[in-house]
Amino acid sequence: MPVSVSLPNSNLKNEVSDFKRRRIREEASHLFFELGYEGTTLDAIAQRLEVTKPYLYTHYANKAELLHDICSTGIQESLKAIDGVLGDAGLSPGLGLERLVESVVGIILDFQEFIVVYVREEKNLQPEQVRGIREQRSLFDHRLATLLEQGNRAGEFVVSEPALTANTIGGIMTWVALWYRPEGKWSRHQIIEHTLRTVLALVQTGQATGESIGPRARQLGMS
Amino acid sequence: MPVSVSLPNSNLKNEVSDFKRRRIREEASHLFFELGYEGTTLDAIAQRLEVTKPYLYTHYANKAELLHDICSTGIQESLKAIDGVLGDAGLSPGLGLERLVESVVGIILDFQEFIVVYVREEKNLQPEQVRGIREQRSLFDHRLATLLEQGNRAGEFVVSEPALTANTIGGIMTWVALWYRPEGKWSRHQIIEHTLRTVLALVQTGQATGESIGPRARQLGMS
DNA sequence: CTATATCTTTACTTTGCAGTAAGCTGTTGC
DNA sequence: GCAACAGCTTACTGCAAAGTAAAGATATAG
Repeated sequence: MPVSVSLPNSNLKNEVSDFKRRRIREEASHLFFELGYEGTTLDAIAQRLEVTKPYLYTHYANKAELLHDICSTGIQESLKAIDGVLGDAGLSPGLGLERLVESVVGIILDFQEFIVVYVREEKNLQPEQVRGIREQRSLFDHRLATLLEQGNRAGEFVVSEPALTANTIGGIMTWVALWYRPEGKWSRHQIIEHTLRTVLALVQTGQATGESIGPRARQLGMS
Repeated sequence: MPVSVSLPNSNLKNEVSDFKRRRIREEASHLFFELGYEGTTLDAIAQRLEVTKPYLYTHYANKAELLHDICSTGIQESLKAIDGVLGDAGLSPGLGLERLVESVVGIILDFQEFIVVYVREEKNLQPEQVRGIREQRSLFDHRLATLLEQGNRAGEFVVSEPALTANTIGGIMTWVALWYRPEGKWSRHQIIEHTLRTVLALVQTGQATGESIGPRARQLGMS
């Protein structure tokens, strides 16, 4: 059962294999999102891809591993987003937070189904898989808390409990995934702007970084 | 199969029956919370109550009805809490919002397991059950939005999108259920206070209702 | 044109659990 | 002291779906 060779990767065969896994993951995530994990049979996933169930088993050891791959994808993308912003050293905490929210909420909308499946189906993961993902999440919260502390010291934010507030901000962003509907009343852009304003209100930086919130507030144009 | 007599209720037999249902609901909710809906067998629930599976069927038609009862209990309690506050006509929007957050977050902590089970297991309900519960939730959001509009008109709040903000506030409060641990770092009181401050920041009423936030801020005493 | 390796399917086994039929036990009325 | 019923259990059925063994198809090499 050669899941992956010891060589790093990226010969054509591995790329094809990765692509197949990605497609399986996408369709599975979509069905898990619509019907729930237990409500989705492997036969149903296979059918959507026009293959058969044993085919899936050549790419994933079992149903739980498939779920794990979906769950960790959502978190990994969010972490990538936060790292992309925090890696940019020339950014003030205020601007950093703005960029962070915009970028993370964007990811959350893009990977909505992955995120929702994770929130709902964590109980169907094996304990050690849960631990791994939880670590990534707390990494996220911790980095965000650090940013809030930096903002405090720079006099840009007023946050009395950075850890708790970071958690809340993470919650506000995650919450979006739980109700957003692409065909619904609110556009992607409106949601990102609304979340941004909400978060900035929390850190008490209404006018602090006025340069960037000013023009944006005008273009909000909500009914 | 006489589930309930046409008479309203409250003769001893109905009270006993209600009590049994409540106990079943509690234990089931606890197991669903720990192991997930599909991860919990009816035999396991029965075992915790030291009865047998067919016994459960004399009180609930099937597993899904049991889940439905759990899910709607969480929402109903939250609605009761919001109605209790909004029914009090002599309250300004600012004070009303404070009371509302305190009371709803309290309920959410009390009924944490019910709330979490609902968020996670909605997919295991029948479509019409989902509709009923969704209606209750939107009732909640709608009442909160109305309160925000009243606050706007009274000059106590500055909320540009009441519907969206009400949704966010609901999310912030619900989020608490998803991470709170009774044995954890944060006390019930700290969480309620933190949530309250967060929500007040969102409606821009930092000093507006100073009379009530002032003393409380002092007693926060977080490390 | 045959041999070997890779990819995919057909057809099957297994099991865990929701749901049920029928019977046992104690209590109340007559 | 016996009929009738409520309350609960023992012992079963049925099935859906995860997982697998083994064979078929397709490609690559010699």
